[in-house]
Amino acid sequence: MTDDSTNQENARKWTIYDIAREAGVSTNTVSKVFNRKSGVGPETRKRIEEIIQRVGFAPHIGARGLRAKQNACIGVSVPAPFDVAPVSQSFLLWMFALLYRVFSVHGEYICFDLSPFTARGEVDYARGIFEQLFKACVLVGPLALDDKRIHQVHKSGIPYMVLGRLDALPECSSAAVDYVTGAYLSTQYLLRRGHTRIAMLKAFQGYQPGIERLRGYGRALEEAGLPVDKSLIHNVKFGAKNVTSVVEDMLQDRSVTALIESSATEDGASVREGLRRAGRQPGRDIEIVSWTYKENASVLREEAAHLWLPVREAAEEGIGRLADWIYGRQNGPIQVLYQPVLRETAGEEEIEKPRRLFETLE
Amino acid sequence: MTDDSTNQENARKWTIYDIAREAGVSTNTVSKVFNRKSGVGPETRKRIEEIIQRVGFAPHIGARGLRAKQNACIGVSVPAPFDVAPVSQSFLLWMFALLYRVFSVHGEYICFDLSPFTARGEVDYARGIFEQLFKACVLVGPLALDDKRIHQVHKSGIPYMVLGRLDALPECSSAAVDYVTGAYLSTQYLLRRGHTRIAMLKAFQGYQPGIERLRGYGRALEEAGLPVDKSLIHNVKFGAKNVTSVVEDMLQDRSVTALIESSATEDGASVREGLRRAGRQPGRDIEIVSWTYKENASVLREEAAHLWLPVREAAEEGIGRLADWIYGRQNGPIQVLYQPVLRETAGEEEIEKPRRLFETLE
DNA sequence: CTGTTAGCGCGTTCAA
DNA sequence: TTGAACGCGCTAACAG
Repeated sequence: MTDDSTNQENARKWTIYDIAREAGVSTNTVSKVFNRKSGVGPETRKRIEEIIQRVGFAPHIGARGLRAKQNACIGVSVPAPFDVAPVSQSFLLWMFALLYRVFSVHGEYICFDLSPFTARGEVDYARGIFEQLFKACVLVGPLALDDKRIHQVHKSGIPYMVLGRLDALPECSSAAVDYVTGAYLSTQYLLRRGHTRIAMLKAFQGYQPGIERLRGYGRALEEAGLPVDKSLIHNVKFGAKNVTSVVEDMLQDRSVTALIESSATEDGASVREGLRRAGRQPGRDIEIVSWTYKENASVLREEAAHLWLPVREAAEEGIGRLADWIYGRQNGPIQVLYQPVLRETAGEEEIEKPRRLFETLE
Repeated sequence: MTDDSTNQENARKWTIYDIAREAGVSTNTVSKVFNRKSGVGPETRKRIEEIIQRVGFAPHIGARGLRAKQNACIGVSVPAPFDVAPVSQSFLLWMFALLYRVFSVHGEYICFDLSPFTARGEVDYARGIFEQLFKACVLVGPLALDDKRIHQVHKSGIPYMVLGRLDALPECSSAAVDYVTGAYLSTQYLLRRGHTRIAMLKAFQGYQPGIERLRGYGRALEEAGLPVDKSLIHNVKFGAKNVTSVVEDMLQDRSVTALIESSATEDGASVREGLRRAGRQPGRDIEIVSWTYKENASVLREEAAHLWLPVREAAEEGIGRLADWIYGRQNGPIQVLYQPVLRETAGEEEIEKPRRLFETLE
């Protein structure tokens, strides 16, 4: 819908057929000239190039893709609803800058799929692939344990990369951090310091990173000959502001002397408030290991140690490999797995309270 | 290029023809079912819907667009090279959040054109329109004074919006701030305070916002019966870190007693350093009006006044109007023009040093 | 070196 | 209610 001033003198879209008629040649020849292919005489080529230039011809990208079986864009899609996906503003921006660095030299279109998630996380995050708009796709964030769509993405043959693994599809193209080892290291550290009742604050209920945490936690306890007490494990969601109350609740049990803060909210202030409300004092009656995406940074000054999850680093390598896959320099699928690093906290700066992916959603 | 494991069992892409054969009907019928059109018997419809569901059919977006003349994405493109376009990280992120808010309910694809600019700013920022990938387009940032492409964009008839005006195309669809008035108000303010030798630090050489600054500046001087001394006007680029040295240079002339800092770099620290090197002391031998995109914030504590450019506010209204245009609730083109506001500085917080659009480019 | 022809997958027209 | 045929704009195979 346009008003008269724009409607009446709409520029006619030139097609390859128009150019051919103008130049007195066939469409085939025009196509060859435009795509810089051989088999056209120099003066014919020049004449056609001039017309293309003059009328500002640009081929219809849909028709071109239809015929040549090449899709138009590099896709970016988020497989999880926002309340489970901890995609921070800074991460998103960082990712965009990375995509820019890698793909702008190729003149790519970077296409974000804004297909809206319902409360049940039901929207198809992969439609850009199956509608054949995406020539490749980055899936930002974790997959649900019962995700089925990813199997089809995998079989589609287009280059893709998930920032996260999936048990149900071990050959999945991914760049991730090993959360099993992360939970294992965190638990083992606290066991060695004499704790036997170790609570865990975790996120990603129903998603792969959640199950990985449980697995590593269980493995360390098993090695120490201790049972897993499910009442020690508590979940938080990213949307709900309940870190404080969950921490308060879980520490009512005075037998609990240690806490693994693996919610990845990086929300030190809320944890601190929960500790205060529970009447706990870190270093005296509680020891904490907290998880962070930032190297050499603590979530909480009072923590005993922190675990660094090199998600950015894994993603960076993954994007590079994805580009290699797209441009035929290397085969897929991608298998990048970075190991987390546990480090005792000693004067590192605290992370500022992170902000959600889209402020406006709250 | 894929390795064997993915190659061998690539899922066959189902076409509307495959579905038709499977259901024992014609493609026409399948098309009607998929697009929820009438003229199909209920049991036929149901049978086809089940097949579509089972095989996960998704239509080829290119073929669909080709036939139905509907393009796939909302495009975002930056018409100016990065050294002249002051698109900050935070602005980009803010813009993305806004696009999310407006377009996610419609399930749109948001497509950024990463076509790389040469040093001469030569790449076509509008290719997504003419390749018929974009159904609408947001052009982020100013246009060059001699821009020709925008005329074709305008005539193409697709909804578009530029964050900036253009003299050469007054009917251009735009959401902008009136820099002429901004420069006029700034100059008039300093004239009233008794200054006659007013220097101007500006950006956007060769771009519309640059010429608007000169026009407003000249108009105020003319009204005061003063001549324009071109030696008082200095340009900076965003890429080069030369704010400091330009400020130092321009204030060597001791007859200059006032400065309009309209570079829009919001780089208070560099200005301060330039003042120091020139041996100037704000409030004693120099008075400054600085321009900012943030309301109620100063670029420099020592400035006499600041001019707020409500670019975000204009853009927000513009995006809303663009959506109205796209979805037929309103006609285009868009004409949004916000007025800047001059305010004497009194204890506002200073803006932190902003960061460039893409850190990695420097 | 150049033209003819076919067909990519879809939606639409027209006929049955 | 359904199907056959056509064409959107382009590229590729083949023929001259």
